Amino acid sequence: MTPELFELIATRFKAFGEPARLRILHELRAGERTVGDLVAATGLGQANLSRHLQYLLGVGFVSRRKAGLHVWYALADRDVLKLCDVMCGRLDRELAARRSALRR
Amino acid sequence: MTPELFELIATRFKAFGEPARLRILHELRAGERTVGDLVAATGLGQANLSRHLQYLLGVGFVSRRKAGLHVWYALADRDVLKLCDVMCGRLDRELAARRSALRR
DNA sequence: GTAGTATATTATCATATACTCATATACGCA
DNA sequence: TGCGTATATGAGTATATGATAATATACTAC
Repeated sequence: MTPELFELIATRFKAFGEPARLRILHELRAGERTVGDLVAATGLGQANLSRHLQYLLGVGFVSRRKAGLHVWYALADRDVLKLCDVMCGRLDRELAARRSALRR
Repeated sequence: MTPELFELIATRFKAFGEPARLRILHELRAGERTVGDLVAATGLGQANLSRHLQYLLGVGFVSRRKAGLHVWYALADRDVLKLCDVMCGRLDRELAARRSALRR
């Protein structure tokens, strides 16, 4: 476990560490989308969205496919979903525990 | 999927998005540690380390136990390891693919 | 009580990063 | 070729965040 390795892992987790990128990934769960689709779905600015997509592409969480004027992005593999699901499961339990703690 | 929920999830992924925190979590894989142990093991400054521990505690990735002068921290549950293992597996495959691409 | 130790917190600075605007590039079509 | 559209990128700014030093707090032992 070298410092460089910790950096690489951190860089990849950072991809999930922004609400904007999570929104993008969430939208892509439903299938392949163009940049324009994602602008409409997320309400993010086009430039901003494009940057987030470059980040996600750089760490390999999304794939890119050019078709004419449009560029289609999609989730790269199942790991992306798995990571999100584990984290969401945790959060569910956390929120449930918090609610039941308040109730007693 | 509300904006608040995306924020909560992002906050939790951010915990993994810093090399310093990954080092702490990695050290805790071997078992419960005091702050002093972690200072020695990671080389981080005491104040800095303490702040990272508060973050990890806040999102529930570590547990805290006071015993006299010392405070013992430990991994809160198996999800932490699972998330790291999935990400590390991904990275392994990514690096292997990069190496084999260079070789050809 | 005082002294000494372990951990947490506050204030501050430096850096990183998300966002926006403007512009560049790539493509399809007349 | 020139025009309109979709996406990417450069530059600048605002905000967030990590690191450090100094200080505060909590505890033990004397």
